[in-house]
Amino acid sequence: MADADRPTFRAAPAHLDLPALEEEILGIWEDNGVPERSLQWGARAWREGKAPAYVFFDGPPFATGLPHYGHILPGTIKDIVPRYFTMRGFAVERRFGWDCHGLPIESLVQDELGLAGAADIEAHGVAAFNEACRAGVLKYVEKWRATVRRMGRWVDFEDDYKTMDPAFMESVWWVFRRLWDLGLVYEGYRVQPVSPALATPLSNFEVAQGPQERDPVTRKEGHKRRQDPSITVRFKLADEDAFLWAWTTTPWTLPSNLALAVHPDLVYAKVRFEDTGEVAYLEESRLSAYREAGKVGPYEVLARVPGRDLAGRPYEPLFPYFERYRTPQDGYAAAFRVVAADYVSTDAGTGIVHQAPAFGEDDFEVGRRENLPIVNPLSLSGVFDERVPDLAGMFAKDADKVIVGMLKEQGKLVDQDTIVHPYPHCYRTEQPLLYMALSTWFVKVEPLRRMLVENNETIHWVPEHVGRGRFGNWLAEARDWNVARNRFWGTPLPIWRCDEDPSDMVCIGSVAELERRAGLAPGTIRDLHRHYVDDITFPSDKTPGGTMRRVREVFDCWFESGSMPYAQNHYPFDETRKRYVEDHLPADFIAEGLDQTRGWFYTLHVLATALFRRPAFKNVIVNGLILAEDGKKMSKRLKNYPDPNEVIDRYGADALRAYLVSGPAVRAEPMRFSEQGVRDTVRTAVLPLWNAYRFFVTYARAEGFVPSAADLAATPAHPLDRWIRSRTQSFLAEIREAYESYHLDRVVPAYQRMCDDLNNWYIRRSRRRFWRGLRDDEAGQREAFATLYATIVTIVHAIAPVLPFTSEWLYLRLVQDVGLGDGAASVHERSFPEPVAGAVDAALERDVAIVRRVVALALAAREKAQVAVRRPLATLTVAAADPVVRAAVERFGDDVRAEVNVHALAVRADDASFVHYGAKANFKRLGPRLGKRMKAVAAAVAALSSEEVRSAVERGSVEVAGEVLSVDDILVTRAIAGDAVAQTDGDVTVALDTEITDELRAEGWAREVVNRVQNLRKAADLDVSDRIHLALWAEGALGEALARPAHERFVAGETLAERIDRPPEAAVRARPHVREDVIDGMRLVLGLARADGGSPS
RNA sequence: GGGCGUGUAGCUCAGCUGGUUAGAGCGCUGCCCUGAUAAGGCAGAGGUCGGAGGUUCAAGUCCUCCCACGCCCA
Repeated sequence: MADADRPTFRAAPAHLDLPALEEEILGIWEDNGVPERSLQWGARAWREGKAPAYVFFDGPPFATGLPHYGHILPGTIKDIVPRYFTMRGFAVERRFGWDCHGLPIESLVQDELGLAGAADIEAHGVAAFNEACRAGVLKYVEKWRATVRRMGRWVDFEDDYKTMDPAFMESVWWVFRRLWDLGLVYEGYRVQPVSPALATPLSNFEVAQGPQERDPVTRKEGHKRRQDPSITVRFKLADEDAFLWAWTTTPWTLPSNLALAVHPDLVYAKVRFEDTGEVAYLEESRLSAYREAGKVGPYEVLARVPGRDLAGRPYEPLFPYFERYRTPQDGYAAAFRVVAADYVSTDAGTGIVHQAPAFGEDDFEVGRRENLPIVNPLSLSGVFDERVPDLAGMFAKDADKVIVGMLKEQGKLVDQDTIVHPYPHCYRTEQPLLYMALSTWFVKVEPLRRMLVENNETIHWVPEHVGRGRFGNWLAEARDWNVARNRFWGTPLPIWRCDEDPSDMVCIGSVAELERRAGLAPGTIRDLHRHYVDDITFPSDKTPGGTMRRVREVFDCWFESGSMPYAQNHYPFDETRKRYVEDHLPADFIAEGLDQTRGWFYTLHVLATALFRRPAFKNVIVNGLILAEDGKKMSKRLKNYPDPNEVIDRYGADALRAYLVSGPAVRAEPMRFSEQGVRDTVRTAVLPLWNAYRFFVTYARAEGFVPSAADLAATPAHPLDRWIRSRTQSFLAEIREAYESYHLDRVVPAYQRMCDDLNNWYIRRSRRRFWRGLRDDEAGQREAFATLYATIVTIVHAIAPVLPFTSEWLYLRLVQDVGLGDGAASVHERSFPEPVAGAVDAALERDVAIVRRVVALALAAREKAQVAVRRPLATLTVAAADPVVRAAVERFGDDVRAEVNVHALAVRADDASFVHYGAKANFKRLGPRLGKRMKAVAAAVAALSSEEVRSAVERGSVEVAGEVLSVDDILVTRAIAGDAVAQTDGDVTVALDTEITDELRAEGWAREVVNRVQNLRKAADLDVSDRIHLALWAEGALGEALARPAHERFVAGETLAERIDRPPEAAVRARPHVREDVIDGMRLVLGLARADGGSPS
């Protein structure tokens, strides 16, 4: 059937070297500009009306570290989905993004320049500092590009976006200005950790990086521990001659005390101490604790008062500094009174908590609720100002002792002690942090809650629970968003404030607007970083003589990444892209890690909802954390994981990709990374397809087969061909569903099952149809080749998004080389296989599944009988009550006989002669009906004899334990009776006739010889189509059997022997390739030479 | 402290609205098959389903509490 005038397939290499294959493909892609072409198509085709857009947003990583598995996993997901939708005919723009601002790079530069804190940076110069950040932030970009390229991810690094680009920053300004115009921006306070030594507020991230220590009792890791004063202070009630006792570990906050908090539901005892006569209030259980600790003497209880009854009562300020707040003023309610707060606990102290709203999260919240002023007499360095004259110029922690001394002197100190407790320390200076309320800028989120929740309901989350649970709950209780940071390298807040009247502010929404206001020529402002815009001032519109100066803060980098849908397109300034942004929000798809729930997912969602009243994305895959093999976090220090680049070089990117997206990590669950797992993936996910390819090419070349369009269009007739064609359709439906529902973990298993069916049934059963010399049906052979070809090519396309290299390599050899690619130079530029109407034959697929089950049972029976499959047996009996099973077995009887190696197949309905029947109660049916009698009936059913079960099946019902049960109420079980060589599974039973006649034995010997010859051929390194001259010598009955013409013909045909000689043993041994065996105790010597006379070198 | 997950064989994971003897893949052991295959088939060993209570005729599955781990928040 040689197609002499057509190009043919290249020979397949003997072994798969995946990393080498991938390097080869990378070279071809580079030489031909394949990725660029695909990316540009994705970026342009929607604009030219050639394809609908599928919108993908890429979340920007920090480029300050090297890519690791935490990037490679989402990177792979972000490659697979766009590749799939590209093949489905969508134009998918894939722009890479970089998060350039923020603390990671600032910290690095601070370290490099040896700058300790904000003051150091100011002294060094903001311009120099920022330029150092700019210069350093893209340090690892080349390494990123190399890893991303090597992973086979196609993403545009040329038309990328950087959050530090002036155009990006200008859009961020626009976003903020829109929020400002919508009335969603306000200035407020938030309690923040401050490092006094650095004179800087710290982020939570930085706090978490502070020194850690294990608690000696609980063994839990926590903040480093420190010793602090632990004092109990008495506050004189203003309306009664009695005191409230309050406890604190931060005496330095006492000058700022504005309230005392009690729990509304706790009971407070009013007591008179016998030794001092003092009357005081404190919570009952704490009173006992104080007594037991010997802090107080005997007392008399005068009254018991619930906390809520104490609320509202005034007390005398401990210090005079802020006494004026006793009366309402500046819009605040009266301070120095008891307030109720649920957070008050009885773990320590007196059950009465001193409140300084400026110096604690809880205090702040209570203060806000009670409308108390924020009183903060400390600078960022933690030094008291003139409002506390006694302590002015003193550092807060140093003031502790002075304050305790003053209290003692004034008789306001009940008890003085120390406490050792975990406390946050500065990650750079190791000094204790101070929490204080600082002015900052907020975006209102609370009024948007409802719309946020509603918009979220339209988002398809994978896995679902993240959206419904974690994200949904968070939205429902979303708090206003602090978007400002007291930092340097970031997009400056575009708020200019009048130096005469702080309430006179403008928010700038564009560079042009700033230039106009500042009287600068258009184009003057080239960069928007602080060192370019901080000094720009302009006169106030409203306040005569006032000068507008920019506030100090920059944006939190989350605000910038959340602005990415707009800012990456310089929205709304770039006219050509403006429509695109508006038309394509929400995006079709994003993917990031679970840690982004409160990060990027949230900021994207809030901004899109606030600005456009829409969600930001329609589909999202949330990936879990990649842990090291030991289940711990991957840690550079512990070196508990292999370097990603080495893993890729060893096993290949395709293997790593398939491994990562087959595990729990694509369902937001943690995944333990195992190098062995990647290695196994080569075998289980790449080799099966490669082996099918190699089989095809070997025989297609040997037979000169090259498919024509007509071959591929023809509808096959052979049942195996029709089966695999139908099976391919089912596979396509399954894998498409997996891709389109974004359940990527279902993709590889579907593909593996398809490869298994192809390799272990279709090819295995079809093998002879491809062999020269055995064909008596050229059309049938052509059909088999065409079917196998089409199946492999379809699988190659279907798995291309996951295995971009292997699929490309196969595509080039199977399709491109023979000119069938419709001009597409890459599988990634091809369409995803469309379903073929009418190719699905569900009954056929079901029948093959049945047959495979029967064959498995028969092979198990052979195992039980210890008869090698190579030895033929006379008869296999298949007994099944189900006519569908019997019909399937009859239909594929030849396959069953060949697989099981039996001469005859007997199919019947009755299995009574092979099995004993037993029965079990059908709990699901009977349980609800019988209730408590279930147990007794179940026991009675189990006790039924084989005969009783049989007659029950025949009659359709049975009576046990006083209950009439239908056959559906019991489950019939079968067990092989006696020593029959049989196996049973459900209602299918197979039995083997194991009697071996001389005839069968001789036939088995012939097959043994074939097997030995084939092994010898392989050892001689012959090609599968080489003809041979065979010489054999064998002892006794073996020799006689092999001499029979039928067996000799069989051996010759199976081994491509042109001639079989039977010379004396010594002559056989003189042949180029010789092998000696013993079969059933008889010696056999084989000699072999290639038919063309020469021996292969 | 709160929210959301996770905990099932040596490893990685299935197990739907409760229902028969808890499964798969890998790994291990034995046997087998092989005219592409580093593959494949059959069998075997391996499980107190994190723990304790409870609901139920029946719990890996539902409820309560606890333990461990992860992420986020505080």
